[in-house]
Amino acid sequence: MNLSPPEQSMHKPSDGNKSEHLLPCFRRSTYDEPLASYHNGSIISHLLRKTIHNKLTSLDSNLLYLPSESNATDDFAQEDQSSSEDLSASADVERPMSEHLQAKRARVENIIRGMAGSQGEAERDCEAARSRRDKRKQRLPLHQEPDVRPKTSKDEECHKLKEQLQSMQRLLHQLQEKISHVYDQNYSENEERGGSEQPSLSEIHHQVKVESSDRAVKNLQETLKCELTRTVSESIDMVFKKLSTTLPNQSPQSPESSETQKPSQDDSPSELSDSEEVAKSHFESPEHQTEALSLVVRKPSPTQLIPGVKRPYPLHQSPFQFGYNAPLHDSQILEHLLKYGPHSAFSGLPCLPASLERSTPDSMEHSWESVAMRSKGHLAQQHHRAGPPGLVAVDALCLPHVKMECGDLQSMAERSSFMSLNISFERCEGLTPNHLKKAKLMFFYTRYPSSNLLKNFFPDVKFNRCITSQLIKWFSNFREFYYIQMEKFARQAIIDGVNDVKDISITRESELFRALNMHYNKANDFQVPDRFLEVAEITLQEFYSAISLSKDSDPSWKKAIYKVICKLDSDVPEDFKSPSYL
DNA sequence: TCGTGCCCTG
DNA sequence: CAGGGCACGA
Repeated sequence: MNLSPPEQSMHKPSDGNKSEHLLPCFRRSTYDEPLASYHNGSIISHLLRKTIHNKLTSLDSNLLYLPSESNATDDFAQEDQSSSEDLSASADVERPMSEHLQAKRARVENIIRGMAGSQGEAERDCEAARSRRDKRKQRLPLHQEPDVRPKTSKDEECHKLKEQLQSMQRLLHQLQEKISHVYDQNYSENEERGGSEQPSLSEIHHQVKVESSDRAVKNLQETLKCELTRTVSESIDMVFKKLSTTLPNQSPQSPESSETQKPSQDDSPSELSDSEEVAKSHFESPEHQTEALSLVVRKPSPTQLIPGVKRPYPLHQSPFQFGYNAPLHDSQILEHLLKYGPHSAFSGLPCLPASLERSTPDSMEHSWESVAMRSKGHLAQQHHRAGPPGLVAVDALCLPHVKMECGDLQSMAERSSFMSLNISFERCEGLTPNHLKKAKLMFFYTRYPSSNLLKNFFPDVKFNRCITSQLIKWFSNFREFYYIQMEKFARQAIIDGVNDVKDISITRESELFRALNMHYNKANDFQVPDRFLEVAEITLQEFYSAISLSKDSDPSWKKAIYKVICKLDSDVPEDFKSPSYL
């Protein structure tokens, strides 16, 4: 289940390794401990411990607070109301701090917004920022309200969460039992039916029947397994999200929050430029993304795309991050999940931009996605109040990225909360860098995978036409690179004076192999099958003879080779189905 | 007509 | 790697 290579580390010096370029949401960063070594339960408690520990250590007393359960509301109108009440109820000591934070936050947001929008809008943005700031004065205290309870309540909170986790595990166990029960029932039914078969029926028919019901049972198993996994991961995400909203320091303000402890905090331009640096480092640092990933990660389906709006940055949605600013009670969540499944859960909540909420024939699919979009949309509303409505949702999708990229200034606690959100085992609706990596490794076995094979080997991907063609396109690109290299090295062999096709061979030490390995297996953590060497050798020989015999004057000479190559596909190992492979 | 794959370009 | 254009086969 560990989706990221364990060797990755946030503080590892850049060595040109591909993993360094992975999107932040795929870096386990400081938490790159071998999660796989934990059992299900212990992963959770481990992460929980870690999250809590980091939150407590990195954020000191003056910013610590714990909103009581009663303050948590899932209605934004109520949120405004309650938070203004909280504000009025606040101790005076808290006021200057809040205002200071708000001012700083407004400045940073203004900068980021200014970068996202056009320069000419700067003045209007200032105006908007001012008005936003005023509005925010009523909204933000939700996360900054003074701690009316003693500090030990944190422990209670954590304890509560742990208990909730345990209860979830219990429920999970019950579910598992039910599933196995269903399976047993099905099985015995099949047995019975098989036993009561009239002897007059042919043996073949009987077998066919049993086999088909076996398939049905297997399908059922698969479906149940999928749902189970999804439900569990969602529950975990939910709990972690709750934890992160329960504990202090929310999203963009946290860098400043920790900064407020520094002695000199004024409105000096230098500070402003610092913030700018932070934002810039996010937008400009190319080392964080060297590959074109705009489609690697999920983008809104065509019906959801806002025309004319160009994404300023790739979306990072896989795995989806939960952002329920409106915490539901966990038992409610579980009940809901168990009752209706994740797809129906929380759909139809307000606050989703109209363009995203438009129902489509497959709205069941989108409702789940919409939840993720919605949560991000909510984030966006804090940052893009003055922006055009369409831009809100789109820009919002970048925010988690901004958060991660500002890592240097961020508290460990925040990162840990985000890390927890990135743990997701659900069947995702887009292709991730991991899928790309997997596809590349699969290329060592198959150069021309059928869409069925792809569906088979990407069980965690929700296939639609777009995804399928994207995967096909990937392999098309892989082939392209492959053939370009082949042609290049074949010509080189001719130049080098190779006279016989039989003199052409490929070993793991060959330049050609290195080039291919670098492309498909950059991390070099995969043992390339020998069969691939053979195939590559055959390909190179084909190119060599075609070129040396001047067959390449025939425009279709490549296609002739391609026909040969496509017959050299071998079976992809079963391991590729499992995400833990990568 | 549609799906697929190659080619070219950015 | 993605997008668009094009050709080809079913």
